[in-house]
Amino acid sequence: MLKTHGCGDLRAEHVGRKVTLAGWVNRRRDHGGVTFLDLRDRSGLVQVVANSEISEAAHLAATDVRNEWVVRVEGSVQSRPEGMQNPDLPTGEIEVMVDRLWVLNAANTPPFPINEETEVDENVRLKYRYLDLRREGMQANLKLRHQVVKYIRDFLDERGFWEIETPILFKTTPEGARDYLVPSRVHPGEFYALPQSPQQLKQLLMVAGVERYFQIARCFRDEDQRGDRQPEFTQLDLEMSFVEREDIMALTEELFTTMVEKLLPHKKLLNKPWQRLTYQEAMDRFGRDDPDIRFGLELVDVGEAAGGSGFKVFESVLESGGDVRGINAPGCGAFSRKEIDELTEYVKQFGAKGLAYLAVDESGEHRSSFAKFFSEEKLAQLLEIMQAEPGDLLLFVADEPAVVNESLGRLRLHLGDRLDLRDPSVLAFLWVIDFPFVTWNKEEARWDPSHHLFTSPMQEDVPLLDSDPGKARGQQYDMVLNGLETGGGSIRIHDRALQEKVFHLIGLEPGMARERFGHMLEAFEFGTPPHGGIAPGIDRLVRIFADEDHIREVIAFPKNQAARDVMAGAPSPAEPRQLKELHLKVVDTD
RNA sequence: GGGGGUGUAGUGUAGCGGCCUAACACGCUGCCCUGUCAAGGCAGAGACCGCGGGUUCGAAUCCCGUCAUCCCCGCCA
Repeated sequence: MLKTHGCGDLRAEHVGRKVTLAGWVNRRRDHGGVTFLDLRDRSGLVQVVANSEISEAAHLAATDVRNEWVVRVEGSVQSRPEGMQNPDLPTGEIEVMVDRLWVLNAANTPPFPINEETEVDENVRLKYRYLDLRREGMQANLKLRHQVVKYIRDFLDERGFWEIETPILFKTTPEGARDYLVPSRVHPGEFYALPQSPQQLKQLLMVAGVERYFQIARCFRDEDQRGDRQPEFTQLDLEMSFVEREDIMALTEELFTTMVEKLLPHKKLLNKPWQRLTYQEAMDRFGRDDPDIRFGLELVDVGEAAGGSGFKVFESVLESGGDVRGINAPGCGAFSRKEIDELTEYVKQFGAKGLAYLAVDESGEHRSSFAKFFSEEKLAQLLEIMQAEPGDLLLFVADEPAVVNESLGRLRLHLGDRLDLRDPSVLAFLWVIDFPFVTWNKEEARWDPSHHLFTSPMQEDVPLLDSDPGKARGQQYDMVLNGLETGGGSIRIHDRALQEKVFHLIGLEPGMARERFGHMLEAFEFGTPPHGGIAPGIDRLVRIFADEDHIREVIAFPKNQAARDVMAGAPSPAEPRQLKELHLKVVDTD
């Protein structure tokens, strides 16, 4: 090794030791006869002193180096002179007096500062990702991600899981997200697809008698990007045989609870065991199936007060089967008309036709867009239901239930951000269960699976598949953290007849079902154990653990919003020779 | 596929019709300095204001187009 110690590992106990260090020059402070270098490696920083009275050669060399040069130094650890300690630095009690200094590699001036955490244009960061990753914050993210994955591997290994790799080149499944296709050279006109998840393969591993499988699995989806979406992402994919819903939930809960306690002691777990909500409860109280339960502002049904209130907008919505619900934003009663208008514009994005408001001022007087239509009695009832106090702002949406949920659910999060109620030091894990098995797709006029094709309905709801599919519940469970879906799983179907019934229900023709999923149906007839699993998203979890806004910050080499790798320049046109070999022709379509 | 925001030295920003021959901070270069740690002092270099077109006596500034990028919606079984 070219070094004996990590820069950041040196302490008072090393005083008197001869050490060799190697790393990057974080900063140089040249005082003439003495030059200080902050030498940085993965372990941290240490001050290196080149004194012309000790070694003229080392001092000259130290004066020449610049930020980000790679250097190696040999010297002795010594206590810093009295009063010269730096309490802000873990190595601040000591310094290394240099005898010799070698420049291992010079460096250009970096395009952005490596030694401080300044905001830098994302495009520039991604182009020089190898420099971006040198920065302290990104190093911490990479390390945390490693620790999370390592914890998962150890935890599951102790419980008898086998880590098994499944293919990256697999078969296209035209349902769901768009596939990345890979042309076959050997088979003209045929394509592999990159897996959107190893779902089918892990189920087949259960048929194979593996019983407990996991994989840190790369998944691919050719959809547009978001802060929490990348074209390729990583899931902890796991599957178990002979289990029921509770078994998977208990295992997952123990894994992440103990992980957080060990790796993130500075974070508070909101609840232990995790809170559970049924899908219906989540929708009723939060308007979404991935609620952030770190704060209140829950949705309240005010149909009782709105019916017969005299306010036509509310009444007509109720008459046509819609909902009138509201949020009480405590302490926002002083919001200006302009601020309320902004909130109105916000909910309109999500289909709401308007936002009715009632602001109660500190003396109990109110101003409102609708109260003048209300009878005194009905208004009192409304305030009662909303538990309105002086200083509160009540906001209402009246519409069909889906629109009310979407707009108020979003408004709740918006207010949570605005009022600073989403405490980043708190981790609020949550299970959402009892999802509807299928949901009605209006455009296509058919039932869509609400999770995936292989999810089992609740045993007692199987008869409903024939009589009233919309009422059947699935054996699905979603893991939610701080308002973000971080994992979904289910108990699977392990019976061919039931699987075919489900294919039929969602309108998949038997011929098509056989062509796409024949291998699954056939496998189910060879002694398939009851099984189930879950797939928590590693990127999303680590992102939240690291207090980052984008999963890009916890992925070493992510794509940008346009799904490009701006460092290497991918995707890029193929050579004509390659296209020919792959039997492909690029056609202009526009 | 749709909507919105942003493009000004290496980085972060200011300037938003004439005072711009484009400012500030950090960084960079040179010189000085033996106790700094965001070192300090002095001097200096560095920008066709994303690109193309238009309006105007005059455009970094207004308009149109285009490209890039970020965010949101759709999409994401």
